[in-house]
Order: sequence, then C-alpha cells, then structure tokens
Amino acid sequence: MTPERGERADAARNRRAILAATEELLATLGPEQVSMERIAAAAGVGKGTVFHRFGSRNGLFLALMQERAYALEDAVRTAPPPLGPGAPPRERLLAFVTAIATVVGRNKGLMAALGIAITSTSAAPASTPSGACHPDTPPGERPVYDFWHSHTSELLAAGRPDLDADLLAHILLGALQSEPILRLLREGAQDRLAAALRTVAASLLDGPPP
Amino acid sequence: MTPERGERADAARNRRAILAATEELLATLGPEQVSMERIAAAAGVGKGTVFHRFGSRNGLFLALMQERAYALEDAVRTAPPPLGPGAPPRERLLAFVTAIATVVGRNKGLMAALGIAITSTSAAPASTPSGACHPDTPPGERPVYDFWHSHTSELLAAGRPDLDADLLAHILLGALQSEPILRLLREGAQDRLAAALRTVAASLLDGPPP
DNA sequence: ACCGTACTGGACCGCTGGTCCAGTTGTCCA
DNA sequence: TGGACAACTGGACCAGCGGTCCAGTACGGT
Repeated sequence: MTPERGERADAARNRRAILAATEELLATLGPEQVSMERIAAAAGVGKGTVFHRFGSRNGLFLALMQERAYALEDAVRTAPPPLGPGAPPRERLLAFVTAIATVVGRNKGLMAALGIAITSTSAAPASTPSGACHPDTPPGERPVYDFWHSHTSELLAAGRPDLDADLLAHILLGALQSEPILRLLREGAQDRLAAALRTVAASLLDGPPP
Repeated sequence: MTPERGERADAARNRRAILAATEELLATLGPEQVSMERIAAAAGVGKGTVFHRFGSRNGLFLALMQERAYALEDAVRTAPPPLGPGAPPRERLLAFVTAIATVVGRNKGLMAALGIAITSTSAAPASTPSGACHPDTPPGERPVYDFWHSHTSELLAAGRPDLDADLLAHILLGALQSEPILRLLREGAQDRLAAALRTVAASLLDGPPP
C-alpha cells in the first residue's frame, strides 16, 4: 500500500508476498495452524526476513490488519455522509458499525489471530532499520482498534453525553474478537452481525437515561 | 468441590492443589507466563499428573472456571428473585449481568486465559480413566459460557421477542473476554463494567422496535 | 563498474504443550 | 490383616513454536 520512501524494491516485493501469504493462510487454516515458518515458506522467503520486516507475529498480523482497515479509516475521515463527517451522530454510528461488520466479515481469520495479542516478551529491535517504522506492538498501541474505539466512543458520547461512552464502545467492539461470534461469521452471519450491532447502537442512543 | 465417587483420596488432594496453584499463579502472573510445568511445580506434583487429570491446558482452565462459576449457576436456578426464578425478565437480566461482572472481576486472569481457547490439536484420551469425565474441550462445548449465553439469550428473548436475542447475548458476553475491558477491570473498573452491561441490557429491553 | 549497506535466509536457541510408561500407592475383598 | 489389581504418579522425552543471529547477497546511488 505505502511504497515507503527508501524501501528497496526487493524488500517491498517480499513485504507484499508475506502479507499476501499470511492472508491466504489465515483464510483457510485457522490462526493456530499458521506459524511464522509456514508463512515464510508460503511467501517464498526465509523466516528471518519475516521477523526483520514485521518484528514479531503480532506485528505481522497488526500490519495486515492496518492495511485491511485503512480504506475504512480513510472513508470515515473523507467520504460523504453518513459514513464521513457531516451526518448526525446516530446516522454516522449506524453506518460505521455496519462498515465494521463488513471489514470483520472479510477478515475473520485475522480477527481471530489478533485476539491472541496479549504480551510480547522481547523488546523491539534496537534500531529501526531503513526509514520504515516497525509495526511491532508498542505498549498499549493498537492502531486499528484504537481508531475504531475512539470513533465509536465519540459518536456515542455526542449522541448521549450521559452514558459511559468509553466502556460501552469497548463492549460493542469486544464482540468482534469473540470466538462464538467469529464462528457465526464463518457460517455467513455477517448481515446478522451488522444488524445486531446496529440494534445495540440504536438502543443505546435512543434509550432512556438510566 | 465434587468428591466424585470413586476418586482416590490422593487424586482428589492433588486435583485441589493443582486448581489452587493455577488460580494463584493466574492472579499474579498473566496467562502467558503461567505454563503447565510451572503449575505442576507450584502444586507440588509432576507435569504428567496435571495432564492426566485435566487433559490439556484448556481443560484445566475450563475446570477452574466451572468451579468458580458454579455458585452463580446454582443461584440462578434456586436463589430468590431477582437473580433466581420468579422475577420479570428485565429485573432478572439486570441482576444476572451484575452478578456476572462480579464473577469476572474476581477472575480476570482466568478470563484472559480462557480467551485463548480456540483449538485443541490432539484428540481427547481414548478411554476416560476412572469414573470422572475429562473436562477437555469437546467440540463446541464450553459449559460456563454456554450457560451464561443461553440464560442471557432467554431473558432477552422473553422481554423482547422481536430481537435477535441469540446474537445480542453473544455481543453482551463477548465483552468479558476482550482485552481492553480486562485491562480496565484490572484497574478496578468492576462496578463501571456492571453498570455498562446493565445499560446495554436495559436499553435493549426498553428500546424501540427497529 | 563499483561500493556500502540494507536486506536475506537458514541454522540455532530456549521453551512450550503434550505423550509415555515404569514404578508407586490407595482401595477393596477375602 | 494381607494380597492383588487398577488407578494414579512423575519426570524423561518429543516435535514444533516464536524469536535471534550473522555471514553472505544483491540493490541502487555514483
């Protein structure tokens, strides 16, 4: 996606190959079966290359997720209403939640893999090679989730300042990593999920003050 | 908890020691740091014993969760309203959701550990030794979650037959394994979580038909 | 054409979840 | 009380994992 100034041509090619291989393996194999060695083999590169590029297993999955979610983030910032700026919070939230369901539905395997992202034992590599920044998990930073959360939280708060928007947004988004829901998604329940998320969002915005 | 007819005295003692050790380690160390070997050492038994008794890592965590959640399951079936039978669905659901927040708040580490429960590579041991049944994860069976889900779903459906109670219950419960929420819980947000869950439940029950 | 360096890949490491089985010990019956 | 049998025990063992390392390669500016 980003040619990344100064990135060598072969490096870029390999990066794309690794991301593509990861995506394909995740789509067919379940995250536990997808080892770094397998990804490297499928991409036709060595294991060391994968780690050099993405820092860790989580870093790889995170980078892939960022790429998959970029279009949505962009749309939220620049697209016409109701997804983009301009519409009232209620409409924007319903549109956003629907869009999220689509993204998640297209990347079930990735979501499952990201669910397992709790710790990273080792520190990030000392020096950042080339100009590129490692998407390794720096403490407390998960770009995609953070954006989704803050956007949801803000819209919720805009519509209902009396609610605990922060925590409610976590609840809404927590569903997206829950194993039972990912299973339903695998069985094709994407529209059902979108509708349910819309129901929750609408109920919260319309509901009575507690 | 259950003396389990036919279970040998030393076996029972070891089982309790293992569960206690697991709980203590999970309370202080974060699920990634808690290995089976460590649990065995902390309990003063061999690794083989742990596996013989609980089948797998997941089996062990599941057994511990079942024990921790038993009191709640019992209360739901036999306690006086509003938690037990007899109260209107709305009150029961709010009480249940509050009780769940308490249980989860007391077992954050366990919840985090159970979040990572996707696959089991090997089959269960061929024959069930002694009379006891292995609490190994048989496909699609997670006793505690299943009970929580069906109860939530039924109460939701009783109050609002027009909603997708099944999926909405998954959303409500999905929050309990989400990493950001478990972090907030670690910072003492248990009451906040309970309140937020009540808000969602109440909004769903009171909200307008979509 | 050349040179410095970013990039590469596979051998290597510590550790994990899980298996196995020879030896031990509780329990039941005579 | 004692003997016999099965359930239980525990630690050596295994394959495979995520992650590290560094000698060698080949890209791209000049």
